[in-house]
Amino acid sequence: MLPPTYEAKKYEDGIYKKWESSGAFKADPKSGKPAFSISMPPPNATGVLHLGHAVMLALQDILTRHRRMKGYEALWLPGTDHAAIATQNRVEKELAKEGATREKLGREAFLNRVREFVADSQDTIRNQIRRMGASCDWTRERYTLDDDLSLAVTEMFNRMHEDGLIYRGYRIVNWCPRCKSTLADDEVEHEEVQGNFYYILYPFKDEEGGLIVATTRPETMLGDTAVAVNPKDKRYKKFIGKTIMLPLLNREIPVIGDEYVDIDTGTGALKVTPAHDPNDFAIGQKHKLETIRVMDEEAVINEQGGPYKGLDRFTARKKVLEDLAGLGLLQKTEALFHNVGHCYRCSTMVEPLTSDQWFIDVNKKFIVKNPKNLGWKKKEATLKELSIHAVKNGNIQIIPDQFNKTYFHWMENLRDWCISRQIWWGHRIPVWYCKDCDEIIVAREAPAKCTKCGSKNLRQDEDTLDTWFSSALWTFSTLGWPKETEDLKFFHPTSVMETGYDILFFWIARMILMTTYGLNDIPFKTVYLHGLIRTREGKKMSKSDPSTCIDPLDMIEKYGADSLRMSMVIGNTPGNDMRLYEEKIQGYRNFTNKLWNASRFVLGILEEKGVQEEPKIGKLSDADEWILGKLNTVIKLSDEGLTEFRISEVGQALYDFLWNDFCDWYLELSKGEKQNPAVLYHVLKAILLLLHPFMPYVTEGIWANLPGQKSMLIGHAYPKTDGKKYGAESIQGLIDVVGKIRHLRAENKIDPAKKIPITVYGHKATDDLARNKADIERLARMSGLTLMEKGAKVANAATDVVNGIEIFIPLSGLVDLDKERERLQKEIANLERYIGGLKRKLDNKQFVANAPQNIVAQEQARLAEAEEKLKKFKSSSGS
RNA sequence: GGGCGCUUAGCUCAGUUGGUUAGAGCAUCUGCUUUACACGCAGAGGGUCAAAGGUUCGAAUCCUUUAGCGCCCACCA
Repeated sequence: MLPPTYEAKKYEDGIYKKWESSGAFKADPKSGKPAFSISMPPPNATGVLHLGHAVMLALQDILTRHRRMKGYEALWLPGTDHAAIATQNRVEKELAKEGATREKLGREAFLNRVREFVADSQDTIRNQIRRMGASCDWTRERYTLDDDLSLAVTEMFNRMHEDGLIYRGYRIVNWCPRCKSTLADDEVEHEEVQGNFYYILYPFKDEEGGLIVATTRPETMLGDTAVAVNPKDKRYKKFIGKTIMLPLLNREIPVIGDEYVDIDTGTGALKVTPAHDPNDFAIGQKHKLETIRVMDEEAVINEQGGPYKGLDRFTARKKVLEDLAGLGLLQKTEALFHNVGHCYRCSTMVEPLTSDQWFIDVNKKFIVKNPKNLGWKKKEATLKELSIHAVKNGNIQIIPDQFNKTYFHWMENLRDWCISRQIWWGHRIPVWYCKDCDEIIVAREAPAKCTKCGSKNLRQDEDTLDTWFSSALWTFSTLGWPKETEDLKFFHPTSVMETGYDILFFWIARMILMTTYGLNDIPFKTVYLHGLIRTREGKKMSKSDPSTCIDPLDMIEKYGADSLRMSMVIGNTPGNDMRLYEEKIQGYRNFTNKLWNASRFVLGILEEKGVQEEPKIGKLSDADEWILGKLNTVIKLSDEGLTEFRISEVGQALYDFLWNDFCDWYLELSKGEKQNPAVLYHVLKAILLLLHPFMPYVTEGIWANLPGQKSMLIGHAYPKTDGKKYGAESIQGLIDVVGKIRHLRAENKIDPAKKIPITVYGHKATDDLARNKADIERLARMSGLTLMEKGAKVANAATDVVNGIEIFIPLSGLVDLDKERERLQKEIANLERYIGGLKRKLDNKQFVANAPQNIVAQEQARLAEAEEKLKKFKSSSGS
């Protein structure tokens, strides 16, 4: 016999081991079943599982288990991501504690150190994913730095280069001086900071006066190569072509005219620093200005900065301002709130600067080899066009659909993607330079000699690729691409991509871009974006502030994985954030225990009756019909709901069915004489199957005790409705009557232990009630139920009416009759108000004329019922 | 500066295409050793669905405006 309280801890690990060793998670492309596949968003190989992972694991496991039970060959492919900058930062921090740096260690030693660290944390993550109950196929686990996946990266780089989509350019990029690397546009986080607007006088060289420019970053003036004004600006037009003497460095720079300059912003005169501002860079290109970079990779002023050399950018700013003030050139300083870019990995202020980098051209046409897959009608396309087309055309469905707009907006405004990073941890860029003739060689393998001059004096590019380059290939690189593997053919495109909406751009968009290009196909059919888990106060859970964080492993330890899963999944609708706190998890722990005990009760009956295997269902009682009908409804809702990704709704429906229908009524009714072990078995079995995707552990644990079930639950088919119609009225009537009696007892404070007689009148409904008389008496704790079609009103009784049935509880000696009369008057007033409303509605000719017939009939029926009820109340109250 | 979302009971949230007197869980209150479960059982109180206007026979639901909160995007110095 099962113990009275379910202790998740005692069962979970053992159950997971059985699943895994039985091969239940393994997917076979040759099974002959239809394919269903999910690529697990690979957690960073940097540490521990957090709630963000936990929620995605729960949702994906629900979908995977449901489809597996539905007869799909379900593959859920797990893996980890090397997470270039994030991982490198972690290890660098560790090194810093030891007083070391990566430079001191050297490239190879440093990479070994990172590999050690990654191996450790990968192990941790694997076990944590298992503890969540994730039914993923571990035999196919992948890592972005696996040989096969690196091969895919190199192949893709080469193909894109051959198509002219990857190019090297001297451009202005986002630079993180702490990471000493470039960042992609969306890796820059804009944050409003308080800064200052400095107005500086730039004197003319050959005459009196000058132009006043305004800037927030005065230190960049060291790299100024022009001052620009709008040619339409009447104030300044005449100065175009004149020469300015750049203060501090006394360098001559021209005044130029450019439409870009906004007459009304600042002073209307713009200092132009092509090397340190993207707009200025564009102006510089247009006017063929010199580009003078004044900072090095750590944002320290270099030799171009003359006397400021060696100062970091903020110290330099102070010094520059002091010197300008000393010269009387600093005209005024104005406080200004403005947005400044910060590194998304380390929050350091980003410095725009020029440098040689590799880019993906998103606007260049290439030939689409296999346009049919995507329904693309032209021969050529740009990356941008194809990515937009894949979603616009309906090939990819995004849930919730309001994110379509966000996606399109982002894609339409996408600029070339800078993919080279000046860090060591990651995929080394497959490019070699000839030291003798400067030839650039892009290749799949290290070339032996220069393709142009034959020199063997080559060096590989020092840089690595943006981590999102390799993750963008994830759905197909993990299945073997570029090889035409069985897995790739069968499982790609994947069925669902399930993830938080926070990585829509970083990842989802880039997967679409790479897949539509590389495979001329979509990476997934449906994108399901779940809401982010927040704290009780609605704040983001932050790793830097552990007090706001709920650790999923703690919760699993305390309440079990099933409870945690339910708490994250119910109430979590796509795109909407959800708050989570411990009491919620506790609530689902209680639910888990409820299931456990309901099962314990049923199993006890089965044992008592000597049930050895699943019994055949024979004759049905009213209660049996009622619960089987409810079961059909909940099966239909669950199956359709999970197919249509309404996961929260299904979880809620199952919760209600188990607790309210099955436990509160059917099991209570089963305590009477009409107990039916076959139906108890059948419904419990269905409940376990239906709840299994949500709560895999406890359902599997109970299943093992179900007599006659020899194989594990995980491999069983999802329940189907039986197509039969069942009668529900008599039990519904019973529920209503019992409810009313309980209510009357409580209202009148009748001692719960006291068994009292009750009289019920009511048309043919009494036949149904008579069949279940004993049950009503037991459930409502009565000594005798008198059922009559009609009769004289019972004096001195508490009374109520439901479904045309009148209920009388004789009160003499039990309670205060005045109080009961008062209650009744309140009921009558309430009812009269209700009837008034219905009458007004039905008297309204517009309503009768315009509303659909069934609605009008419905309102009429309601009115009739209410009036009948009122009549009975009035006669009982003696008025 | 653009775009999106949210506002329903004390708290956290459901509410499908407009159609019962708007629901659940938690919390609160009143009771209960009722032979699975106190991680339980029975009952109760609690909401003019953010505000105003509109469409409609009928609005929490559709439209407009307003307010508050939150998020995303953006190279105005």
